Amino acid sequence: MRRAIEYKKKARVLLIDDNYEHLTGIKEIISMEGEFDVVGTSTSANVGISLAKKTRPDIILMDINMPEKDGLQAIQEIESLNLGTRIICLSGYDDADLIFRAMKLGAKGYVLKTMASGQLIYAIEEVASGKIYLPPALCSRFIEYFQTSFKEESASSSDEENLLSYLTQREEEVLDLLTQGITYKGVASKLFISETTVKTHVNNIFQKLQVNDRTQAVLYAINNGFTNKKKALMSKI
Amino acid sequence: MRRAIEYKKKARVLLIDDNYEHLTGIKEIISMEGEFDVVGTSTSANVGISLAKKTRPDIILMDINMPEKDGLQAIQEIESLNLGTRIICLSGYDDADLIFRAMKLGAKGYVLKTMASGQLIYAIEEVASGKIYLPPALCSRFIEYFQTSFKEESASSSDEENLLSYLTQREEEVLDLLTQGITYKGVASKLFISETTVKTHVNNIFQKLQVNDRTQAVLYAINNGFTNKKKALMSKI
DNA sequence: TTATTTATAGACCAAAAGGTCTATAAGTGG
DNA sequence: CCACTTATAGACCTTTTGGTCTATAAATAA
Repeated sequence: MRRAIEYKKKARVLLIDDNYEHLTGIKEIISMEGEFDVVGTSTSANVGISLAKKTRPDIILMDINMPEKDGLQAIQEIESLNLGTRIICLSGYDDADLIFRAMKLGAKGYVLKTMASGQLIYAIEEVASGKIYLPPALCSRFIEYFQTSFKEESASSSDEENLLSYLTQREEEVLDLLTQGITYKGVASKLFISETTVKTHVNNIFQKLQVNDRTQAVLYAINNGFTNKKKALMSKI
Repeated sequence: MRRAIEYKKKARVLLIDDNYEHLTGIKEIISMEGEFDVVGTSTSANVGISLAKKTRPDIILMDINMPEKDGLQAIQEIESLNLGTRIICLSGYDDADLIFRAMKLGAKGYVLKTMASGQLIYAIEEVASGKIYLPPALCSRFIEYFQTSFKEESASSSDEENLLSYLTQREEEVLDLLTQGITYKGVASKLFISETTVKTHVNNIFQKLQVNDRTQAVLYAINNGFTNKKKALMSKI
């Protein structure tokens, strides 16, 4: 588990925690372990971000419960800088929502402050070596949260009373063109039919979808899983 | 169906694996452990699903690399039945995409076939007790996949050349109402301004977003992160 | 102060959208 | 064969949209 190879580069670590006691405590723990190099400490998120830009550390240990600026925001800012820095969250809470948001923003680890110091060291080692570290209990929380989010979403978008299923193929083709913001004239020429026919189809679509105009039809289509890039990304089976 | 008259209820397990050798092997491992009750086995996904309906097991161990019917589909079907059964995937591959899709469909665990039998027992125990079990290495894979999916999505939707940022507050309010499929008249009465004013705003919006009509404006708004339920769900910071 | 932006609004007009009714040809299922 | 659905399309009409031009008051920036 622990690498004893001395010639290996020490991982450069930056600490950000508004609680000074805690900050120095962690610094000591990490420094004692000869493996890491603490290149900076900060009790403020903003100063921490500046330090990150200057020192470009390998790892940031970031407290995410800070007043002034939210730790999550700090993660977002640092991630958007693309410094190649890997962020580990330090938190007092194992709240699923917090964990989810932190990981979504690109955190590479999440450890609780109540954790034994040996585990913290292990987490840093893991993350420094390119892995992601989430303690099993938190991983479980994270995935539960992830699953319920998706269950809600698919439930709301299926509802099994999807009016889109009543459309004929031709109507679907027309709707598809409508969702691209094309006029009747345009649809007519694309489908090689007359403008009147398009209007007839559109009227039928409106009735089937129970809407009054194209904007509402397009909205219904998008919200109910009618070909949509974003959905495809996250929902391939 | 025999009832085990024991102090602690044994977890009832159903096994689905198209490889018969493997199936019997697992059955033996599980049965030896006095803790579980194998209530059925199947080498076919479809039969397995029927068995699940009949026996309503606590746990299903499901091979997800089966010919005939995909294990993922089977998971989806069983989950949609809401039997209260918790599914653990058995797979020969630690492919991130597979893991992600399985968990997204509601699997409660994912273990590799190469795993030591003791670990399999542990996984079943964990899942049976209501937790989610993903071995650390797979959890890491899962989260990496999750993060890259979201990075792509936010990258494509920000691009930092977001025309929406040029809109004034008032124009945003108007656009917001447009994205609900409301007419000029409706917008006017909601904002307590004249219809003409609405039209002026809308024209400005079109120019700023470089579109020609409301449908295209609405599409632009949705595809570029303008208040949208689905996004909100998955992207609160 | 002057220029610019923002929100407001009127007038006029053309194009597009939407509603309703009718009608025909092809295909499907009893 | 008859009823039904689907795709096609014309006629007529109203409402909504969108385009352009002008204009005023308030706030803001140069």
